[in-house]
Amino acid sequence: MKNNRRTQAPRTQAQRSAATREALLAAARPLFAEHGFGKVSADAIASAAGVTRGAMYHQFDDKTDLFAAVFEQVEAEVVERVGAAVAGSGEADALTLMKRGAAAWLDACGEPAVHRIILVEAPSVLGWERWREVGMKYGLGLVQGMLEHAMDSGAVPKQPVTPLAHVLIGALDEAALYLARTDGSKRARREVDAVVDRLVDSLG
Amino acid sequence: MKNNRRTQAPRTQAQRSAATREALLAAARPLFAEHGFGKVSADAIASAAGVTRGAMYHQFDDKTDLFAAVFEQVEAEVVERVGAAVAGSGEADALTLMKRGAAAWLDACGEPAVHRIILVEAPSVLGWERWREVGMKYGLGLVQGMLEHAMDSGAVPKQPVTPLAHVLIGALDEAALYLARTDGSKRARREVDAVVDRLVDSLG
DNA sequence: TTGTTTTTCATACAGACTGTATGTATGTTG
DNA sequence: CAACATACATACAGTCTGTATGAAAAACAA
Repeated sequence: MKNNRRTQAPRTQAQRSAATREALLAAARPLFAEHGFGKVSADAIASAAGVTRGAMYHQFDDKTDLFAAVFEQVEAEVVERVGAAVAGSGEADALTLMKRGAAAWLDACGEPAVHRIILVEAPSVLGWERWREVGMKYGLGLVQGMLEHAMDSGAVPKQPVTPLAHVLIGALDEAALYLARTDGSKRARREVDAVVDRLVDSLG
Repeated sequence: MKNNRRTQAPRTQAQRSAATREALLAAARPLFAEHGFGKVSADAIASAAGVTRGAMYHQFDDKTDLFAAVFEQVEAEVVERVGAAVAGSGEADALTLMKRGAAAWLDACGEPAVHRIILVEAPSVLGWERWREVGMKYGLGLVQGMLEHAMDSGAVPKQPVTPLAHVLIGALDEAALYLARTDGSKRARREVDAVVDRLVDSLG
């Protein structure tokens, strides 16, 4: 037997890197979500991931860079979930699709990892500009796409999409935070759904 | 002459405290607005204010407490400005008043001190909960009041005010940040105004 | 294989920052 | 003026971030 000294199976560099990156992301995510960026030390993250700060600073430029990676991961997940909810909900007119998307977004934001990281921490840690830049690739892009589709199909009158998308996103973001605060109240959820549905309808 | 040794006129304790508090607030505000809470050291603030960290930690519990004071100051100023704009704009129906309030809010957010401190930093530094708690005393309270008035006067159908107020505030906040980014573009401002006006109209 | 280079990670360290403890000066009160 | 309270400055301890240096592991070459 050639490998009796090593209990660990040999791994490729890419596997090693991927493993520690994932461990760091997985460890950082709940910590950031619960305590916020400023109150989580690099050491706490590395420890939780079972590595040292050395490994972390090798994989990421700095703490902010690690946060950015977590942020993108969460964004990608959410847009995936929302996209799936919209796509898998059968045929419907543009406005109905938007309502379903909004509801899926509110669902996703139930998780603290989502609303705290995406909506509260990220703008301050990365700066609003970079925040929206990334958001454009994900959620904001999705909304803008649906709006354009709605305008093409005539469900919504033609108008500048970007400002409208921003205002809509803002409304949805705040709605999500409001719901996160009421912590699962059925009534609050119904009320918010009603407000959001009326808002979407008003676009037509 | 009894006071020839002292060039400084004697001041009461209250005056001394008030002076250093104001100096600290005035110094901290632009620093927070430009660099964000995390990147401004207590020493930088104290130096800019012409005092030492000792004085600062005597007047405020910690850096967060100082930020909270700045935040409240800015909030109070903004609500004052928006309130004045609405009150001093002559008689009008409820929806028109709301549109004027929204426009005044967008104006106020032109200043970085306003949008950066109130909209970007505060939620992360103070936590969303405390942020909204203070906001309720100021801007959010104003909106809620206007909504209630609009419902009483029949301009808006009766419905739960709190969630609606949150959604509206969210839309206005994001609109303000969007505008802050476009940095004074007349066209962007017109487009946002149009979106916001349509949004308010859709309430009726 | 063996030697060499590159990548991954750990440890040691320097600088910065926060909050506190302690001492001093300045008002306030009896 | 004596006794005290308040306002502030300085010194210090602990924590944190980011970097520099060295070791282990993998990739590569001969």
